[in-house]
Amino acid sequence: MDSVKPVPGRSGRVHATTHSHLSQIALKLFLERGFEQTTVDEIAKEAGISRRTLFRYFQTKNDLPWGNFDALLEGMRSRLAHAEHDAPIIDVLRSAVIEFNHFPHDELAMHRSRMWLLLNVPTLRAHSTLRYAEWRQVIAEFVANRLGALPSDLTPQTIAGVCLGISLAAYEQWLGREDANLVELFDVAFSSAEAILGTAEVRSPSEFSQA
Amino acid sequence: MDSVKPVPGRSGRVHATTHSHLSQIALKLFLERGFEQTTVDEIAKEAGISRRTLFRYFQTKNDLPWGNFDALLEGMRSRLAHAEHDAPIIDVLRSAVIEFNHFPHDELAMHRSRMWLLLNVPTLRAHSTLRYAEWRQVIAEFVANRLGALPSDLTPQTIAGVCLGISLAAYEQWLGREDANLVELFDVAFSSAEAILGTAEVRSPSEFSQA
DNA sequence: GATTCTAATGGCACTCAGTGCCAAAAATAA
DNA sequence: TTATTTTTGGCACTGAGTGCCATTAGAATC
Repeated sequence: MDSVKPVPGRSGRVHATTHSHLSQIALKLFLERGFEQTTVDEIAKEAGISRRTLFRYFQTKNDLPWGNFDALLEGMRSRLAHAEHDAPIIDVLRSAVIEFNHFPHDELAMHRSRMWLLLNVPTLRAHSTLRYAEWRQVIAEFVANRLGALPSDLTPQTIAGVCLGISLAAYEQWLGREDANLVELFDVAFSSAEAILGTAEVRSPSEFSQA
Repeated sequence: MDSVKPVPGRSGRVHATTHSHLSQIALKLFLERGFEQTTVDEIAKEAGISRRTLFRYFQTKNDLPWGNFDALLEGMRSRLAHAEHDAPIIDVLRSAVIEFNHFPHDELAMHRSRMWLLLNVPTLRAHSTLRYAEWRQVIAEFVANRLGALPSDLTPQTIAGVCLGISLAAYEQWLGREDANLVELFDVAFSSAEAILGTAEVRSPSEFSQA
């Protein structure tokens, strides 16, 4: 459990809990009982705070299972900013996205549970679209910068959407297969997209079918 | 207004209204007052039915602005099914997606309003993810069929996600520019994706920047 | 150490979406 | 007319999310 300490040099009452703590509790209950079957009251009670306070930490019930997404996002942004300037756009994106989704072994099980919820609970799956907006924006800014365009222009937005589509497909596959390796799936997903979109050449079906 | 007639040879009370009628009323109110500011009670009252009955026609408030999406979807499915067997996958998808989003002039203004809501109201934007699942499935089935794979396999799912990303980017651009042509934007969006994903060759930035 | 200031907590009442249940209404069939 | 079928509508209920405000607890000041 996180011990909540007063912040030195800061007035006022000390926070009763942390985002991370609440998120963990919520995740646990959602996995045990199901998302819809768990009420916000139950989560608040389990965390020892009032329901009203919980809604000051998280805007909606849907936001609870999302851990520290913003920190990961910042990592991807700086990685893209420091990429080799002459490497092809798609290669930079591919490695940045893969890195973004690379987790140490001890976090992987938790990450898998979290992603299972986010992709399989309809409410959460829908809500995730809004969270991914920032992620897409990071990609769009990078592409725009490379092309001398605005992040809001068609091409940067298109590429951002394409990367998101590729990523979600890889995640779905990962969640459906016990033995799968997430990074490899990302790699294959990018390759499929490149192969199909790449040329008008006809390729042999076997080249694309799954292992 | 739709006149609701009894169906010959069918017992029971006649339907008080239609999906289409309710959808139109909801769309009108959402555009006038805003989505969040319009309650389901107000829509029901305007349609002359009870709130309880409205929820028998539409599962959620979010579903109201969606018109007849399923019919369009069926059109795309059959178009894909009858495509030339030797045309490259991406070319078939490109023209099917463009055709799916081609509307006659007299429907275009209404379609634009609807899409504006669906993409700009956060709740609706989130919910749309669930509606697009069927759309993605149609694409995935076609790709799977071509590649001799299953629709649930990684490559079909990836391509479906990529097409969705491209389409949404085109729509956002369309909604942001008064003068834009939707079909042209789709065309450009597909081309951007193909160009960036296509090769590792370095291309000149001007080739991608917006007009 | 008592007082003041500051920021977070928690309780309460309220709105609104969505659901289960059942009686009433309106059509057809006998 | 009566029986059957199907939809409607009313009512009560749950649960998410919000506005308001008094209370609490730590820090700063005197």
